[in-house]
Amino acid sequence: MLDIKYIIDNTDTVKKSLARKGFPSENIDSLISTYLEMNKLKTSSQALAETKNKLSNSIKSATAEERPSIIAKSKELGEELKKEQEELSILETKFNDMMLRLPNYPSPDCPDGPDDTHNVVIRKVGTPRTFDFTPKDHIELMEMNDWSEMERIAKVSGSRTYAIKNDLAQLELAIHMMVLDKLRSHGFTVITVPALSKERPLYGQGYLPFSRDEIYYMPADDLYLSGTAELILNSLRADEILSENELPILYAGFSPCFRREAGAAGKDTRGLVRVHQFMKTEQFVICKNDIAESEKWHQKLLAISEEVLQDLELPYQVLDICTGDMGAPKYRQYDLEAWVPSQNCYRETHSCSNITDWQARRTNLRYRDNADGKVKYVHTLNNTGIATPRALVPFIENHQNADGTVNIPVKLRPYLGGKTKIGKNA
RNA sequence: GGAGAGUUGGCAGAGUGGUAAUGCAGCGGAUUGCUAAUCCGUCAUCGUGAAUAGCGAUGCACAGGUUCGAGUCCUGUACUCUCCGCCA
Repeated sequence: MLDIKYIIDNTDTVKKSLARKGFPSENIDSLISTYLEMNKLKTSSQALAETKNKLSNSIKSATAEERPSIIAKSKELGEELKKEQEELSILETKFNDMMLRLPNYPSPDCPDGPDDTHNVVIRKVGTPRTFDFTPKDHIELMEMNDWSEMERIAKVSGSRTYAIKNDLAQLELAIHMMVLDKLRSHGFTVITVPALSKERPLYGQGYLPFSRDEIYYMPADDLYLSGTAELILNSLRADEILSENELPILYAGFSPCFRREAGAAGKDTRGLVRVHQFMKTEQFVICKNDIAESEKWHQKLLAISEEVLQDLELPYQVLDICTGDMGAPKYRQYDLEAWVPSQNCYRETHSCSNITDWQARRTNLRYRDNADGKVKYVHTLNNTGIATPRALVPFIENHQNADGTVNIPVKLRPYLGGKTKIGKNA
């Protein structure tokens, strides 16, 4: 959500900024006129309320003879007021709906463009490996090592699900443990959170009102399945006024994640790349309302996830996401993509975003600034720590040997009982 | 699932029909000056203002209702705690 007063005082700047994300300028004009209309009505109904309050309060000290006429007059005003307030609440609902649909301002530094073809590669780290044998894709590797039950689980749980077993199942958990340890060493609070969410957090995160199709909903309990721990962590402190001394708050959230993948028909239908349910360790930061401060944390989060891919010894590239490809909540977004040999390209493993105060305005999460005692909205940021099973795809493909075994990078070995290699022939 | 108790500001905590006490913390100011104390103000949201000035509206979990007037009375919902039941 954005600040309406800023929009009114800087209409042209706002229009230009949001146009970079494809948001129509006319919508800003109608937003402002709705706001002005709403305030006009608000002013008149408040004046009415003032008169009525004064009248009501005078009853206590009025004489018995005076009372009936005052009560009658007050009752009359009450009905008039009620009518105005009903009109007002219709306008308020309209205004709030419009506010909820405004995307965040994009950073002046991020690239412009309508879609992902305009994302900019900032750097590539590591070199894609040249194999002296024909590398297998991750599905073949799973089959030959007895690491999965892909066909059988589809019968039980439907398409885009997975069941992995033996060394691969333990590898999945080991990677999360490694990342959680790393985050803890960087000062993060490790926290496991539910996959269940009420509706309000979805508005708080900015998933709603934009993409309801992507979310599992359970009408019997009026609950949603969370697509990421970010959803939960972003609302964990909702409506609080924090002390500045509590900031920054760093969470390393671990949770199952659910996505309907409604818009991904036909994409990545086989294997572990795109599934309805997966496990994610998430980095989430709540910091002061200061762009230099949140940009510092944005770089820090990016550095941590790069470190994760380096520890996993995977070649990757860093993308600066363009205005048209980043979601509505984002001020700036970097994606990390790891090299997938079987697809001969880089595939997304991490998405690192600075949301500035856009989510905090929705969750009403604020803090009291030490310098001036003022209450301000916090900035929030999020980044993947690691998401599995997707990350297992580049992992087992990059580290495979000709005999189907998979090498374990040094940093991960302590989490797998010191194993250097996994697989049937290991 | 059953029974009971509860939900008031950043925190603590009064208030059972007539304008939300008080304390602590934070912020601003004054004063005194031995690392601090004291006093005053402020302390959430919104409207109207150039205004961080005044004035006003709103705010006691949420949504309704009764009333001239609701933190207070009534109904519903959510959540928390205690006990019972069930259970990974």
